[in-house]
Amino acid sequence: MYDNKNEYFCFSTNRNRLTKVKINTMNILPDKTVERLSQYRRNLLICDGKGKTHIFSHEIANIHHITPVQVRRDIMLIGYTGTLRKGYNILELIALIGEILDKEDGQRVAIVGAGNLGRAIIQYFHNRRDKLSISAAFDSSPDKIGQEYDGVKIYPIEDIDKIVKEKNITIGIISVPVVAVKATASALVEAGVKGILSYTPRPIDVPENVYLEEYDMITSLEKVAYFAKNIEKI
Amino acid sequence: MYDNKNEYFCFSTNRNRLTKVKINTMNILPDKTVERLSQYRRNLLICDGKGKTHIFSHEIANIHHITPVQVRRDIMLIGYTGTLRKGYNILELIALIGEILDKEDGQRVAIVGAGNLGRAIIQYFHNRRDKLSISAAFDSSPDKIGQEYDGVKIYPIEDIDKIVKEKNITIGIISVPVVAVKATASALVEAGVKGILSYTPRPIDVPENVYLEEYDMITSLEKVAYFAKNIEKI
DNA sequence: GTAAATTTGTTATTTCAATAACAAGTATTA
DNA sequence: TAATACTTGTTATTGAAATAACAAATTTAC
Ligand SMILES: NC(=O)c1ccc[n+]([C@@H]2O[C@H](COP(=O)([O-])OP(=O)(O)OC[C@H]3O[C@@H](n4cnc5c(N)ncnc54)[C@H](O)[C@@H]3O)[C@@H](O)[C@H]2O)c1
Ligand SMILES: NC(=O)c1ccc[n+]([C@@H]2O[C@H](COP(=O)([O-])OP(=O)(O)OC[C@H]3O[C@@H](n4cnc5c(N)ncnc54)[C@H](O)[C@@H]3O)[C@@H](O)[C@H]2O)c1
Repeated sequence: MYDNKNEYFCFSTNRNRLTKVKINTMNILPDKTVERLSQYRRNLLICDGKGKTHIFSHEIANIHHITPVQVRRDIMLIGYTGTLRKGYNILELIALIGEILDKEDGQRVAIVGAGNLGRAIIQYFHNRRDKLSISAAFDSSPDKIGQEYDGVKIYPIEDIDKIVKEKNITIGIISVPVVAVKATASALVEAGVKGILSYTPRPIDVPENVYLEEYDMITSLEKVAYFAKNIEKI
Repeated sequence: MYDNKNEYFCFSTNRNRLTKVKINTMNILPDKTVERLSQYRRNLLICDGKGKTHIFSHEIANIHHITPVQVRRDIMLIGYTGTLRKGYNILELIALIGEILDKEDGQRVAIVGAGNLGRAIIQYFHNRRDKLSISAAFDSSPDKIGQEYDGVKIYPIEDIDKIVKEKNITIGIISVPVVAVKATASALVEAGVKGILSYTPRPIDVPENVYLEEYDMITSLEKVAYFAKNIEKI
């Protein structure tokens, strides 16, 4: 599926002249395509649940408020082809997106900070994805250590290195108070995770071989506020 | 500040020939610039708290892992100018970002669904921004109605129209179970909000005059998982 | 059986965002 | 005082993402 297409052409404007350039895609998908694939799968699973077997690009597009071309392009990038006038086979597409997003043996996630946000997240992820599950939580508060939420055990923060290695955890979610963010990130990196998702408002430094995603709800809300107040100009 | 600069040039390639085009920026800032301005302010407030009075573009850049040019360009877009070799006056910059992101009389926010996530959010936003505060929560559960979290009162969902209008609420955050998402979005739109931020995984439809932002934590984590497993290819 | 209507897959173009390049001004150093 | 290093503001260029355009294939309608 993945290897019938390992080169792709695009144009670059070089000294004002258009030049055809051969680039290698199949290595890595565009950022935005990855996000959309996750969203497609989420809703394809619902369609499948309703007994639907095939779906058109414009149906997927409508669900996500994007254009059918966008959908077809994303699907092209992962090397899947639908059937003319029948659309895409939903189960096949779900399976292929799975091959791309998931690792064969899954990836395990640790969450550091089992406070209000941490516990809400543990509950939300509970049993949602086979191949991506929270396998441990860490906290510094004696009240929390040893407890279990939705099957996720809370370990003392001191054991992070040991447990992460033991359980082969590759991803960390950070939801500790801002003062503890820096130490938490270092501990996760030390322990060998390859990806970090931080929900704290404090910027983090990681080495090049760790993928970092930072999300702050206040920034998101301020953005909504800005565009809401200027809505007539959009 | 805002009006000494109401036009801007850029090039467009029209039939393979570069054409100089005059576009109007000051109307609306780029999406990504708005996000960064929120982040700049967040950390400028911290710098100010430490007694720092001026800051260089490369210092801001380091905090946020971006380039100094990016910072200067963003600041240029909002029409602020720093002092050569002294950098930007932190308080002035904070004030100007405030003028842009905030509305003069502030904007009020409602949150619908006071469950695990909803309550965590209420707590997180508590007293963080003068000009953007959660002024009401709505829920359908009799257990929750009438309670108060961090000064935010929980109203019955039936009163949403009345309260939103009464309190002049312009933004809604959705954190209800997926089955209730559609009805919640409609109710918010009906009541007249101009912006919606949804934390549910269910896609929403809104009319053109409402700004919508959807964020799903699972998509975010799946993206981290994808790039973490392919980290050596980035 | 032919024409019209769909729908995919792919290339071409446009739009949006980030980076590079550099002129101009200011402080510092020799 | 002249040269150097620094830092801003802005334009030019490059790069990434989205959209448009369209050929090819298949079904439906007549
Ligand atoms: N509550 C929200 O909805 C929300 C939203 C966005 C961001 N955040 C951010 O997420 C973080 C957590 O928020 P919260 O509301 O859950 O706070 P919280 O205080 O409820 O939870 C923080 C948890 O981290 C634990 N902790 C403290 N220091 C630690 C350390 N060094 N190692 C391990 N665990 C430690 C605490 O014991 C506590 O259980 C904060 O940085 C906050 O800014 C929260
Ligand atoms: N928990 C998380 O961290 C998390 C993360 C991401 C997304 N989400 C999503 O956010 C939503 C809420 O998650 P949660 O964990 O807080 O769930 P929850 O069940 O704890 O809370 C949902 C709340 O909504 C209320 N509610 C139900 N129907 C309602 C209606 N029609 N009108 C108003 N209120 C209503 C319930 O009474 C409850 O208080 C879900 O869609 C979930 O998928 C949750």
